[in-house]
Amino acid sequence: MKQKVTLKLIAKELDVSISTVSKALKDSAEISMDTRQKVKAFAKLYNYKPNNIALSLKNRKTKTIGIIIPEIVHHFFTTVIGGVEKVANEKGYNVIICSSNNSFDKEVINLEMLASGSADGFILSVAKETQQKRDYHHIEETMSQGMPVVLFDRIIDELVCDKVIIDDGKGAQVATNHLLSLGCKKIAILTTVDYISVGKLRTNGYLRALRVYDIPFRDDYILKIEDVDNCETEISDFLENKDIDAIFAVNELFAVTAAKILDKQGKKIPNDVAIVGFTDGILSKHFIPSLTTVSQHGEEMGIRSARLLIDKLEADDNVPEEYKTVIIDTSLIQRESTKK
Amino acid sequence: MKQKVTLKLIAKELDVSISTVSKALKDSAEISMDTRQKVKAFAKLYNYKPNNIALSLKNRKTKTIGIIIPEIVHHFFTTVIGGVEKVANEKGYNVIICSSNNSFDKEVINLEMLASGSADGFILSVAKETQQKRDYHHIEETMSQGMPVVLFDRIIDELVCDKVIIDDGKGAQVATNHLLSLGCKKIAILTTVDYISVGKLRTNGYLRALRVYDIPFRDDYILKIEDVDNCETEISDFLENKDIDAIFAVNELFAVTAAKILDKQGKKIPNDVAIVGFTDGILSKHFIPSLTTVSQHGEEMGIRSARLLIDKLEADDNVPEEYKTVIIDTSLIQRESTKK
DNA sequence: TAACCTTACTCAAACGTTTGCGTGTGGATA
DNA sequence: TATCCACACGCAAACGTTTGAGTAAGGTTA
Repeated sequence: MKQKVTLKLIAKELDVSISTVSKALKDSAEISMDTRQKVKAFAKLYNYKPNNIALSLKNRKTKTIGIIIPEIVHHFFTTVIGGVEKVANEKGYNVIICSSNNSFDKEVINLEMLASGSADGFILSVAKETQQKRDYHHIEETMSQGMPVVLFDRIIDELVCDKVIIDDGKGAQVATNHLLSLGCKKIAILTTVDYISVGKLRTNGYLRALRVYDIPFRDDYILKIEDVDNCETEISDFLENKDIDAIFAVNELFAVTAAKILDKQGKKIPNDVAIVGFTDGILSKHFIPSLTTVSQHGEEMGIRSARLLIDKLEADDNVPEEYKTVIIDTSLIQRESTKK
Repeated sequence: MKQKVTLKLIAKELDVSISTVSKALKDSAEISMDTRQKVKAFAKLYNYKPNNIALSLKNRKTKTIGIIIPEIVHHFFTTVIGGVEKVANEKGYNVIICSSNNSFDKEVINLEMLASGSADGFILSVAKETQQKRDYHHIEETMSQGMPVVLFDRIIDELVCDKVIIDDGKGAQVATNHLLSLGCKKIAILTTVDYISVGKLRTNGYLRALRVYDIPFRDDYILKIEDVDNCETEISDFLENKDIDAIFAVNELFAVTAAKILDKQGKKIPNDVAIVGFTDGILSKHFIPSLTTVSQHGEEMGIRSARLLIDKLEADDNVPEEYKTVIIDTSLIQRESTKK
């Protein structure tokens, strides 16, 4: 195990002081040309790289952005990460990704760990459990220590910070409108339980669309799915002998699961039942028939989140705090599942 | 912006020395019960958390594992990350994830950045470009500085380090055997260009299976796809008027793309053409028909990789170096696309 | 030749920890 | 009252870096 080259080592070898080496590498005018060149040559030869840890300690900043997301094995979140990375790399920031696995405790642990020196600020989408518990002390604490936080997608209204969201309600309304405009009248919705903010918002959008079209909503057309991992049974029971001509699903999994069940029932998509999903993932794209869906533009969310965060990180301390909420436009991607 | 609580601050407030505070928090016998309690109470009240950066600098280790993967928006890699996180968290390690985006340069940058203080060791799957260029100096350099590296999936034979792979050849052979055992005789393969190690290995497995069954391989049954993003055209051209009864695809995307094209051609799966893919992702699972596939057990790979790395990190310096290559068993998941 | 200026360095503090060793205080012992 | 010991704490160095201030040597000016 070769030991790492440090300023100290170079200084010793060249028989100068550490500060001379440091300044030489920075091309300081204080140091003679001769010494500068010697030092640089030596540093290059031995592949000197300044120690980030020491720099972080000295500068009291890490040039690192922490991302905490509910799930790592999830297409939407990974696209957001992609967006964050893009901006971060441009601006010379590193990115640390942690997943809370939808657990409140793990979210707290990750946040505390990253907050104690590893990152300068955070981009986060809160865990399901956190939304359920409504306990945000860890996030508030982090912010009160002066670390900026940007919330995205699954946000918390009560918290005062930057936020990046899509207009879930509007997206859902547009999706439902699309079904209505195709002549569908018996539109079911597959959604989540109410404490998931985005689920609730999307349900509201669906209801609003119906209202505008003067179609009374029916309780038996709404399925609030409890256990995502087991949605197949719930959806299957729900669709049994149900007289519908369209389905709006608040995520991709619900949409394809419904499509599969309809297929088994011998119903044709889109002729018997049209389907619109949410989230433009690979499933919707590659399914047969391909699924019409509301795109959340995950990468764009990541880009905007990263920009907001970096702006805060690099802001003058004496400009007054100001928090923005960026709303990203959704777009409806029309595919085979709603072609009539 | 409240300033962070440090030992120094506590010391000043309580009018004792920094070392006393540090020792008190560690319950050192050197410090009186009284002082210990006072310090702890104060620390708790002000929510003191030791600064990781300072600790890392002092201990010359970060308790952090760096993962570098070719793509972040990729189901297989994210499952691997999931496995790594599991083990890492158990053992008190943090995980930093960076994606190389299949770019050699970004791989080098990421590795250097993480190596200069941010991580103690690495788990990595090399970028496509790196495999093509065959330039591994950055990895060798990292290792020569005493930082352990574990390679997984897309590994490099020449490098002497721990490795975790699946037996790609065997997996492919089992998959092909499965098709042969169903009575298929005209089996096409959709694979990658040769410099992608796993693609080549899988192709070899396919050829081996044919040989065992005494079926001559045909050049026109092999498609080496250049441009993954544009595989649809390549596959479509390839399948045009081709007389085959089965397809073995070396990844999920190729498999579903082929399935979609066959569907358009009016061919039935599995009756006209059976399909086996590679990688057990959501696409294979949810497609209609669901696709038989070779599971790579991504999470298991992550778990094993993390264990190998942590073993190295925590090894006695005087035990001789020894490098292992762990081969994870693949398993064939039979689904509708090969039911006869 | 004394005063001053340049040049080319070195010193030392700081970032927040940990920890071996030194030390002042007080009480007990001789 | 001199000696010793335990106790409870402080000092200082170290991790690797940056940087303002200090300084020695040599040259220039008056």
